[in-house]
Amino acid sequence: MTIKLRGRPKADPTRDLRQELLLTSRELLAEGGPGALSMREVARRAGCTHQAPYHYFKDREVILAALVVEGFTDLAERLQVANRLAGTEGIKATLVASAKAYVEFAISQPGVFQIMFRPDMCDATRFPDVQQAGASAYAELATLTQIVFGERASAALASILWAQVHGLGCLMIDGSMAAQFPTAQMRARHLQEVIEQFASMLVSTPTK
Amino acid sequence: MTIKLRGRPKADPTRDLRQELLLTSRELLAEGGPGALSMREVARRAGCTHQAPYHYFKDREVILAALVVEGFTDLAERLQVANRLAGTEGIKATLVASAKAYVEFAISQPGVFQIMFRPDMCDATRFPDVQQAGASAYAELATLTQIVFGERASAALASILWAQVHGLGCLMIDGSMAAQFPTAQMRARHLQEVIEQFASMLVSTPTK
DNA sequence: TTAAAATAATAGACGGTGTCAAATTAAATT
DNA sequence: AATTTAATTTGACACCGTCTATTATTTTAA
Repeated sequence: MTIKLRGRPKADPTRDLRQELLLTSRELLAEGGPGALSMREVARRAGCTHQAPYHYFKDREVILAALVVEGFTDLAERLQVANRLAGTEGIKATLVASAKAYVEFAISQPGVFQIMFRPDMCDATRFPDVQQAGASAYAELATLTQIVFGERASAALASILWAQVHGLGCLMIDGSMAAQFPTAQMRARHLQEVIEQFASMLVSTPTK
Repeated sequence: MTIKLRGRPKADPTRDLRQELLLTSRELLAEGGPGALSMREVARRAGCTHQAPYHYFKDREVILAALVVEGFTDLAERLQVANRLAGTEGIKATLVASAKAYVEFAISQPGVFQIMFRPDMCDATRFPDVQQAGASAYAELATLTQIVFGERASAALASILWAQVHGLGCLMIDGSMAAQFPTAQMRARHLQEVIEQFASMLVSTPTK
């Protein structure tokens, strides 16, 4: 058995503990949700002592914040890809694609999605990069609002879009839909129907 | 200083520890959210030892479940009141009232709202009463769907309604709206606008 | 070149948490 | 009156986040 060394270890360029910590954090979050991501378990899996992570992350919140930034960045990219359809496809198809992108992000990374919108993360002074990543994701929603409503676009309409996809995302991952739609396949089918119908309603909305 | 007694205390019909525990649990949840509701703090505030609560609640989850049942019951009542407007008022007014009821419930009891939709609570075998209370709240949403869409009502349309109000509730309490709308007043104003516009869109939706 | 400073870790401790097991005493049942 | 049940207290255990101190390597500077 190898004896644990003390003090600063000899340089090993093949190992980047910081990245490893983030990696195992992502894994824990994906496996067991936010509650399963503990500093000590992260350290254990990364093969360091329980205190080593504190060298790279001031506290648990800072690790979460890093994952949240990744999450918002991923989400923003997905939305941007969907919004680009506006060039070739119609308005409704673009709306459907964006809505699906948002909800499917939540489904594919429920753990991340759950921590992205926690009040602590909204603290702009402590986590400015979270704020910025969140803003870039929101910007895509604002763009979508423009695409769908054109000159009639407004803050209220943007919120309607956001609330719809956000609500769907939450309900799909928290088990609320499992009562009516037990299997993932049934939920996916229902989701498609909901989004299509929602998109139909929005694009057929009268010019006030 | 009064000496702490051991063993079963003399009967005191003026004190109902179980209710006191639930009361302080509600308080903690309201004051600091789910994270602030710890078994030991509940016990401390209720003036008993850290183990006494376990006599009434098998574990922390069971206390949360009790609060969740209260929450769904409250929500169902509010929705029922709103839905009753369908007798005297128009469809749109009823929809607006129900949507506001849902979101305002979330705003008035954010701590409860946050635990109501947690995956653990959806475990029907462990918490059948939670499931039932949740179902009675959902039934009001189904009723609302009938009111709004009549024969065109469907699972998809019900989900659109639910996702919209649920998404709004989440975004209003998690701080996401605080960036655009810093004060509670501004958020309330925005909420009104969003709901009215959403209701307008739904009722003006063509008969397919 | 070498001494000082910064870096990257380990080790140990503290107070907090949920919860299991056991002891203790009052009340209810037999 | 004896026994069982109910309502507590006490103590322990294993986690958790995080503070402080220590150690060894690497980098920087004189």
